[in-house]
Amino acid sequence: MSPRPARKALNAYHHGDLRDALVQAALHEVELGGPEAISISALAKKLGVSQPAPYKHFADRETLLTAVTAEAFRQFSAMMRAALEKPSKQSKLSRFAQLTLDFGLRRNGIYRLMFASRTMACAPKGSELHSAAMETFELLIEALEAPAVELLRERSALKVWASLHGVVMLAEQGLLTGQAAHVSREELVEDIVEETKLALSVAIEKAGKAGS
Amino acid sequence: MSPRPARKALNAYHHGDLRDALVQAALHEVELGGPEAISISALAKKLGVSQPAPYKHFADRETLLTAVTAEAFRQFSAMMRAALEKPSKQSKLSRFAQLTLDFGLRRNGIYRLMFASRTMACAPKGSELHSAAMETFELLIEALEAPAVELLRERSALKVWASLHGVVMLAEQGLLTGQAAHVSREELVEDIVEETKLALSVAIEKAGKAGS
DNA sequence: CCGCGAAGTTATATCATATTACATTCGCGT
DNA sequence: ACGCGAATGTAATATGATATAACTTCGCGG
Repeated sequence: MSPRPARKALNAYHHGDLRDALVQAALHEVELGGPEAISISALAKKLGVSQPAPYKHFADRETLLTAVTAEAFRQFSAMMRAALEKPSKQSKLSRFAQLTLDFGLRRNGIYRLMFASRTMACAPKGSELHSAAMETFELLIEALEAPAVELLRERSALKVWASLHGVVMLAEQGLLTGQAAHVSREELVEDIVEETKLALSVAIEKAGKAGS
Repeated sequence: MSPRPARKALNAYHHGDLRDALVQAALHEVELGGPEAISISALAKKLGVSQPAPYKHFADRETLLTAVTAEAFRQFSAMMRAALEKPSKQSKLSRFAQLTLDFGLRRNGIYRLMFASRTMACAPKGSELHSAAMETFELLIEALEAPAVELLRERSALKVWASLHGVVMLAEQGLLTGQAAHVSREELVEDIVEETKLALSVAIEKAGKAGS
């Protein structure tokens, strides 16, 4: 019943579940101030433990960041999966895209941790983080709802992901509000979705002709 | 003839052109280690001045970062403008796209400073940085080589910029080397270019019909 | 019940940012 | 040519973060 003592509550000396508490608290900080806002010592203070305590669970700041990023990907995936499951008149791809944009702007700190920090680039292939990111990518491929021409789907998925990422970044940096203020973020995203669907169907048709 | 004493060389006490030297040195650091690698004190040491000296020219680290980013945009623009001027069998848009990809990967630290850091988001509209970024954007619009349907060009330019940005980020984070290793970065970029040209011409045609 | 290992603590080294007070030099006006 | 103010640099210092070392507490297996 207590909040989150995954193991035992133990006593006053031993926190009991510091590792997980650190990740959750860090996630909260990131949401407000972005990746740079994470401070080991600040987290320790907030959780009521001594400053070096976190180092028993994470070798350094980078390692903590990596764990937090992985958790962020898992939460994102879960949110997206839930949203895509329930029926809607919009296509899955469209919903994926709009939800990503929404997440990227509303929870921009976390989004930047996931997609715009150096964390991912350092994650080895089999790592917790890399796997979590791959699972999210699988969700996007699924959302394409295209016939199983594997290579084409991946290619399209990559383009969508890239485009969405770009829109979020530009929007957040205020670069969509120049002379192009007329163009709303949502319109831009829907444009991308439509272009993708078109290009994908054309490519599939072409591949079908060549293959027959 | 001397390297870069924009003003006078002065004497040993006064550096003579510390502000510019700081920006250049910082640019060099960023190129290797990204935005986080910039350290005021390290720069001061490298330039042979006392640690607080830089604060005479930049209020804080952020302000320095902003100036460095603006300089990076100017250098990028100059490079791109030069490349687009000389004739080529490839379209301007294609060259713009491939050059951006190349720049984004080769000089990734600087690229991240320009497009993936919080710096831009804090730049006011009339600022040195904002203007430099706008000029770069103008270059892209120019590279589209489309008839003057202003709104459509901007919309297309935004999509291209966003997509390119996404590809660079994904490539740099090693997310293009998963199961999708078959898809080369250059192919992906060329795809984006072609899709953009197609969508733009279709949109222009439609607009033309509606307008007549 | 004892001792080992996991998880915390205190103390400390190192380093970066930023501010304050002081020193030097430039260059401009008279 | 000179002297004064503004610009630019230095030294000293406060603050706060990362990280390590050496010690303490506590649960648990033999």
